[in-house]
Formats: sequence, C-alpha cells, structure tokens
Amino acid sequence: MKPTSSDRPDNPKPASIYDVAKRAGVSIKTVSRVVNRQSNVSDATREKVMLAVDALSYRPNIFARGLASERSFLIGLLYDNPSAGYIAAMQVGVLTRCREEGYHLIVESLDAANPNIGRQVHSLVTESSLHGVILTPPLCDSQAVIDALIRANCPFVRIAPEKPFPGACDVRIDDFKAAYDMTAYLLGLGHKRIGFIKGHPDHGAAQSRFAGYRSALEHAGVPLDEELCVQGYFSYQSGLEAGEKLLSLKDRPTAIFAGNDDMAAAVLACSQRFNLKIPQQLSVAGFDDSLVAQVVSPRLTTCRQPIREMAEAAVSMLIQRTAADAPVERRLDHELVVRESTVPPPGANQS
Amino acid sequence: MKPTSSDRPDNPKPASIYDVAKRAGVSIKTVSRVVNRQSNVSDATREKVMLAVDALSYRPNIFARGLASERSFLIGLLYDNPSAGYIAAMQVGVLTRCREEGYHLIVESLDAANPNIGRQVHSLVTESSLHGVILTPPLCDSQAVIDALIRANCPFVRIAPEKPFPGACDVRIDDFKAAYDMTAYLLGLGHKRIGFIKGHPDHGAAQSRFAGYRSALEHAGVPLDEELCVQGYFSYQSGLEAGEKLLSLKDRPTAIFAGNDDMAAAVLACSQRFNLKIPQQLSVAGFDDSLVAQVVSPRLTTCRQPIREMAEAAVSMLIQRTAADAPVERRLDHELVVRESTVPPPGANQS
DNA sequence: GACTATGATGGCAGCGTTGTCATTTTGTCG
DNA sequence: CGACAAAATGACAACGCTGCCATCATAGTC
Repeated sequence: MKPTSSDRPDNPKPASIYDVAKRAGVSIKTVSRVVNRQSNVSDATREKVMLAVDALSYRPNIFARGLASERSFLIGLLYDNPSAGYIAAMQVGVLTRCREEGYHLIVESLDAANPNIGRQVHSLVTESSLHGVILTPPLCDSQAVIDALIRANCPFVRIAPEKPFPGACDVRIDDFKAAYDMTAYLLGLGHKRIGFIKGHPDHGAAQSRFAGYRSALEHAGVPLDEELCVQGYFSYQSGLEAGEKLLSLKDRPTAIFAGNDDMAAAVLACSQRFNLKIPQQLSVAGFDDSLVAQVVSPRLTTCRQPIREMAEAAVSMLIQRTAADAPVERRLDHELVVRESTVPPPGANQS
Repeated sequence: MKPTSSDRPDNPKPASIYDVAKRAGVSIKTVSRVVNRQSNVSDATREKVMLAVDALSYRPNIFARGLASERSFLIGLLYDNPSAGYIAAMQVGVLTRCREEGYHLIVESLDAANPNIGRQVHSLVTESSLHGVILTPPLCDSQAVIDALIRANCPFVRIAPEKPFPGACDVRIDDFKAAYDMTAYLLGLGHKRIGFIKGHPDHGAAQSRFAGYRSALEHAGVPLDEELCVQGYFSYQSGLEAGEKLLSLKDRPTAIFAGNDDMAAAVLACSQRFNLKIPQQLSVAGFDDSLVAQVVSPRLTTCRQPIREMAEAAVSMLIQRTAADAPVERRLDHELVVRESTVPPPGANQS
C-alpha cells in the first residue's frame, strides 16, 4: 500500500497522483491519462478525476515526469548580454507561451566569447533534458553553441540570426521588406538622394536590408547612385566613418538610412561637425529600434522588430515541432517607427 | 544488468551514472558520492571517478536528482513587469551565483493584480519543488504570493521590499543611510534650502529615506523647514504636483531631493514652467538610478542600488539557508551617482 | 592477538510519474 | 443471445539518482 499525503493532513508535501487516484477511486494510470489529456477515458471518469485534482490542488511533479517520459516540459532561453530591454521583452513573450502550454522556462546567461561555451551548453541540455532551447542574438550565430545543441540532439530555434545555418529553425522579420518600407517612406517624403550605410558584409540581414533599399529605389524609378551606398559594420565607429564619407560628397544626400541604430546615431553625431541641422537639413533613419534610437536627440525614425511575438512564435515552433528536422523560417511583420529624425527634404512641398 | 549508453555508441543519450560507474570500476553509489562532494571517499577512488566523469562528460540528471532527494537545485525568480533594466540586472546576478553553485534558474512572470496569483505560485512551487524563490518588487509585497509560499513550505528571499513582513528574509540597501548621504552631499555643495519630495506613505522605504534626509540636516545644524517637505507618491504625476508646490514658495529651495527618479524627472519638467535653468538655478537629485535618470536632460544625480549584488546575496541566502526560519536582513551598500543635475547653489564659492 | 572504532564502499529500496501490455467492460451485429 | 471488436481501465516495470543500512578493510588499543 502506497502511503499518501493524506496520512498526515498537516504535511506540507503536495498531493501526489496516489492521493488523486485514491480520492477519485481509480488507478493512478487513469489519473495520468486525464491529466495528460489522453483519449480512452470515459467522460464520467474524467469528471471524477478532475474533481479530485481540483480538490487536492494536484500538479504533476515535474521531476517524476521528466524522469519517466521523454517530455521535460522545460524550455531553455540562452542569451548573452544583449540590451536589457531586448531580453526582457523576449522573456515576456517566451513566458507567455510557456504558461499557456504548461511549460517552464530555464534561463541561462552565457558569454559568447567563453571558449567553454560548448561544454556549458551541452551540460545544461543533457542534465535537464530540455525540450528545446531558444537562441537569441548573438548566441544564435555561435557555431560552438549550435554544435553542442546538435550533439546533444536538442531542438532549437534561433531568433533573428544574422547568418543562415542549414537545417535551422529561425524566427525573424523580413529584413528585405522592412528596408524596402523604410526607403519607400523616405521616398514618399520627397527624398530623392537617399544615402545608405550597409551593415557587416558577413551578416545575412545586412544583405537583405541593402537589397530592400535598392528594390524600393528601383520601383520608384530613382536610379541607384553607387556613391550613396557606403560600407559599414554595424558599429558606431563604422557609422562615423560612413557618415563622414556621405556628408563630404559635393552632391550631399538629403536623407541617410543606416543599417542599424548605432550607425544612425553616429551619423547624428557626425552631422554636427558639418553644421547640419537634423532633421531640417538631413533626415536620418535607423533600424532595430534599440534603446539608443529613443535616447538620442532628435529621436530616431527606425524599424522595430516585434520581439515578444517573435519569442512566442519560437516557443510555438519548439512545442509543436512536427517533423523533427524540418527547417522552418517564420517571418513576422516589422513596424515602422516614425520619430523626429525624418522630415521632407529642404524646399519640398509638404503635401 | 543495467543497460548503459555505451551499448549504443552513437546514441545521443547522455552518459548516466551507470556508465561512469562501469568505466571507473566502482559502484554507482560511489560515483554519486564523488559528484556530490561527500566525504568518505578515498583520494584514489575520487580521482578515478573524476576521470570517468570528464571522459564521458557526465552530468547528473536534474530530474532523477530532484525526484530522489529533497534537493532540486532549482531556484525560482518571480517578477512582475518592473523596468526591463532592473529585472535584467537582477537576473544576471542570480544566474551568476546559480552557476557557481550548480543551480538552475526558473523564471516566471506574474501579474500581481491577478486574483489567481496565489494558486499560480503554489502550483509552480509544488510541481517543481523549488529550493527557494526570489521575490522582486512589487511581488515581494504581495500578501497572496507570500501566503502561497508559506503554505507550500517554500523558502523565499525578498529583494528591496517596501513593507516589512515578520519572519521574512530580505535583501535591501540602507535607505536611511542612502538618503542621508545624498542630503549630506547636497549640503556639502553649499545648499541650505533643500526641498524633499516624500514617497508613498505606505512604503517603508519612503519613510526611511525621509528620516535619512532629516537626520542629515540635523547633523549639519540646518533647521528642518516643514514647508520644504512635501508629500509625493512615487509617481511622475505626484512629482509634478510636489514640484509645483516647492517652486511656488516665495523662498524657493536651491535644491530638490526627490524620493525617486520619476518624481525628480517631474521636477525637471516642472522647472521649465518656472523658467529655471537646471542645474544652474536649481539642483535636482533622484533615487534609484532608473533608466529615466540617464535619459533625462540634464542627467540626474541619483542613488543606485547594487542590483546584481543584491541578487547574488539573495541566492546565497537561499542556498546556505542555515536555520530554516531565521529571519535575516542583508543591507548592501548603495552608491551615490553624481551627474549633471546637481551643482553648488547660485552665488556659492566653489571650493 | 582479540576487539573496537573508523573510513571506505556497495546493495537495494523508493522518489512520482509514464510506457507497455494485459485485462475488463462496453457496444455492435448477425 | 453469443461472438467479436473497440473502448476503458489497471498492473507493473522502468526512468537515474540518493538515502539508509550493511559490509568490508584498515588502524588503533589494551
């Protein structure tokens, strides 16, 4: 005879499946079936069990579950100090879906530069047999992390990865379309000479954004001026240099669209040396809607990724996970955030 | 005979304690002892086992451990949308200590206003038999949460709670001393008429800060002017009203110390209507070093809580947990963050 | 040298659940 | 109403680890 919690009414120990089975007058197996929403249980029995579950506030023990089955109900969120707001938003999205699905979240902060990162990830995954993990930038582009995950046979979803990875599941925005939209917005304001600062050439997102920019110009019938497209590397420093180059042109652009907010902020700083008033004499747009976009003066027009929604999508992909190895890419809608840094060009007739 | 992973070399399943025992030529019990750093193992045996552990990259399974012992190696972090930076910093601190101690972190975001919050917390704690949980503001002041934790017999540590709770373990800064230091700093700059905007009267921290302010004045031999102490409620709106009141005085203060950053930011906004230049004509100080303190112009002199350190201390308290019910209060050192919003009063001789 | 304390090690049950398979009950049809 | 399929339910062995207790070796004591 199994001892049950009810043997000691004052026991703080939570109710076990035995308690529920006893109270409902069925076997523990049947309770298990009801709790896991499996078929082959009569409505009457289900009802009885549910009642007992509620009465005892029974929750299946996560450890026993994880040990007995392949399903751990645990999702891992791995991150390396991105901006606080980014990870916070991400986490909220992840937690939302986890709660809905009865999963729990284990978070781990890693240092992408740590040579031991592979071992760390492998340890984490094997010892808690995670159902799957979510990789945020810049971890989603760490070869060591991905290798460790594959070695441990652990499914993962990458959020907004920069580089493609064969067979990976990714969640991202459509960088091409986003850059297209931003460029179209600037064109709509009346700008014809729009400078573009490219991102790091190794990053897929940078390529897509540049392609979107070019496509928008083309559709608008504005010829592409190679002179207006300068290379950057996503860093503030590179933005400074790129801005310098663009603003030194004798036929200066009336707007500059930078591949990310850091570089756009650099253009702002740079324009001071050229005695240009922003946005009256030069419109500036960024990308990402990072913190800097809101702190800088004037605040930057930029493009925001729907971080929460992306996180939720990632969890859903992990949980549904139909064909184990099917690579998937989910593209969510971005959002153009118009702030004070962009206005029609000097001398334009505002419609 | 127990099957081991090595029966199938290509099996992605991680090494189990059986594999290690077999390889080291000892019993699983001995492996367990070594892994858990227990005594009564000879150095030679320990060495052998360690070697096997390393060779197989063995990590004890978290579920089996949790099921077999009372120790879950799981810490819970509960929060309700505080500022993103706050929770991010907190989490980094918690994770740091968890990693050092071999614990994992489960995070859960709750809605303090949800009437079901008690059940939610109880579920979480019972189903994963957490070693302990960390409560951040404003959850640390939720009676329902605390009740659920006590009912589940789960130890908890509160971070920077506003209200005292008998028998609770708390980590906080010394609000009294912090406010004292800030006031002393302002006095040191030469200010004599220092306005104070109190925090919400229900919050213990608000009381302590006010007391610190008064004590500093007293020690400096500056008489307390009741007129200069106005009530606020920690909100931006209340700061606006309080600022209005203070700046309307015929003998206007030369500095205003607000009970938190939000109210200090409100004073900044308010001072524009009075055509006061900050900091030349009015010094303003806040408290918390929240994001707003760094974003506002001029940036606020304020007082920072060492959030990471507080989080680390909380984890340590949870893990060490000697006498189960011993209430403890850890007070960590704050840090005065001097920025552009405070200077000597008009006409003062700067030393 | 017999006896005891102490350290080192192993055997085995049991933690609360799920998977597998056997068993019982119910429903259907000729 | 008997035969048979399908649905409902239960018995029992895992899962990987730790707690408890037994066992064995070694050293120390008189």
